[in-house]
Amino acid sequence: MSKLSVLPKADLLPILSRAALFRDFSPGELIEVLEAGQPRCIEESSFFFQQGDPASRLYVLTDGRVRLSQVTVDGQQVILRVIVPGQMFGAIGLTQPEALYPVSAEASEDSQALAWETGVFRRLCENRPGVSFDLMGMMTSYIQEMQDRYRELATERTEQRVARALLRLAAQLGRKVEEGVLVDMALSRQSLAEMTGTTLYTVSRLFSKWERRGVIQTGRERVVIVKPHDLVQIVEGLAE
Amino acid sequence: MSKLSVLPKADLLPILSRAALFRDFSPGELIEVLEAGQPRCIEESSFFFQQGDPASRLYVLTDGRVRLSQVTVDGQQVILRVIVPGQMFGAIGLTQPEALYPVSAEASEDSQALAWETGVFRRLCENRPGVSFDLMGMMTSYIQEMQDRYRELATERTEQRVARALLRLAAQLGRKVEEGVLVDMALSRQSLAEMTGTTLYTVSRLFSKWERRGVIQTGRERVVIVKPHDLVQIVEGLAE
DNA sequence: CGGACGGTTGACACTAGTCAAATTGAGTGG
DNA sequence: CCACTCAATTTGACTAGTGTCAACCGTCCG
Repeated sequence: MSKLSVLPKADLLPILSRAALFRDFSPGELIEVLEAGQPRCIEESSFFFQQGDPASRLYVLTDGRVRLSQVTVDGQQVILRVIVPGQMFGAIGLTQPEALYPVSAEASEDSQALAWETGVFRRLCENRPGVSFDLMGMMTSYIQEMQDRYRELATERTEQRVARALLRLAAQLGRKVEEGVLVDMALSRQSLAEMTGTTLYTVSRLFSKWERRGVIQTGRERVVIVKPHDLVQIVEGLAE
Repeated sequence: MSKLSVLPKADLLPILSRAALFRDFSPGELIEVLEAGQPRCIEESSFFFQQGDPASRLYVLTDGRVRLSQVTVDGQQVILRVIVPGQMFGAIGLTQPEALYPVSAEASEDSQALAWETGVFRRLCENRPGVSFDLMGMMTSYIQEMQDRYRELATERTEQRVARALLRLAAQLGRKVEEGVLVDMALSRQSLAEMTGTTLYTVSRLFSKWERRGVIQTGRERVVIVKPHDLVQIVEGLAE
């Protein structure tokens, strides 16, 4: 089912213009940026880059879904972030040219991105002082999110964290369907466990419980949130 | 014991010049920056700002120790970071002028800082394109640290996380003493628990065990690391 | 058709949290 | 200087919440 037909550059323009980073670029500048980038196509479960590779490029996803994850020394995965089209990732080399990627970027379905050599991108930014400010703003937001999630991981029960993860995913890539809101990506129990610091068994048990109550509907790598409000209650610890 | 005598501005210069942010400022520029800032003195267990305050200033600590922490809805504290002299904190308002501080900054001993109105600081930076780049670099490093710590919290046992926290603190504010390396701040079991997502009871039990083995020496709000290598082994899960 | 993979469920173990009670130690004021 | 107070700490007893492991099922896909 490999739908790996490369998108023509013309189709990338509207995606780039949706990216927060380029919001105050003129159409002409956007085209300049676009031309400086290299399109990359990656099929499901391949990598744009892996933890430990030299951080020579930065990416903006144009199609698909990408998981940013770390592996521990004993092989456990931890998913730090899910990237959707329009979002940047792998920007570490921008400020630290000698760095290695501290995470892996794995396509969870066939995906496409634009890639820029960090040096090239740095030069593109230098002419536009607003861009580094926008970049800082994006980093600041991400820092806040990580701090919130750190606090949650440090203080909340597994059930609350999994419920939260579902709500976050729904906000980021929810799609309205008849039964409720579908989390629009392949999402196994294992993946969700790796996002929340638990095991696939615990996620499976929680899903069973919630499904019995009609809060969600699940299938193979598929979750539909039927009653978001009930998930919010679980997050707030008011469950049962 | 309040040693809250305000440091003269002259004494602040070498501290500022140590700050990573100002590393390529000329002495003249440093003085300009210094003059634009307001000195702030805070006594132990008071706050430079609290979670929820308008993020109108950013700070560089010039003396003392500051804990950045969040509280959960049910009142639990989570310590995200310890600030030592030369480090910046509270910079969120720089890119998001309308934001509220997402953390509280509490002095864990009598402390002093320089504060700048975010607008003033922004103007100082605009003349120096390198500064926003350095800021981005600092943010990138912090993001990496948070990601690492998130992974640790998600995958490691309490014992490993506490050992890691001690090693991190030793790296940041260790001071050589006869018995080993002293963590140079008031550090209660409770604080360490709030840094590692556990309880003061568990930290106390770990300390007892480690002290019996001669790995550390502890006192009231005081920890000396006697055998750092043993802590490293605990972190790596090779203990017992 | 068969294998691989995702998922479910039960039995069990164990880490680490909770609560209670006692102890230590530092700082304070008479 | 000593008694007093309060916070920090220690330790034991108990247990809830989750992880671990094993067995099994269903389904997708080659």
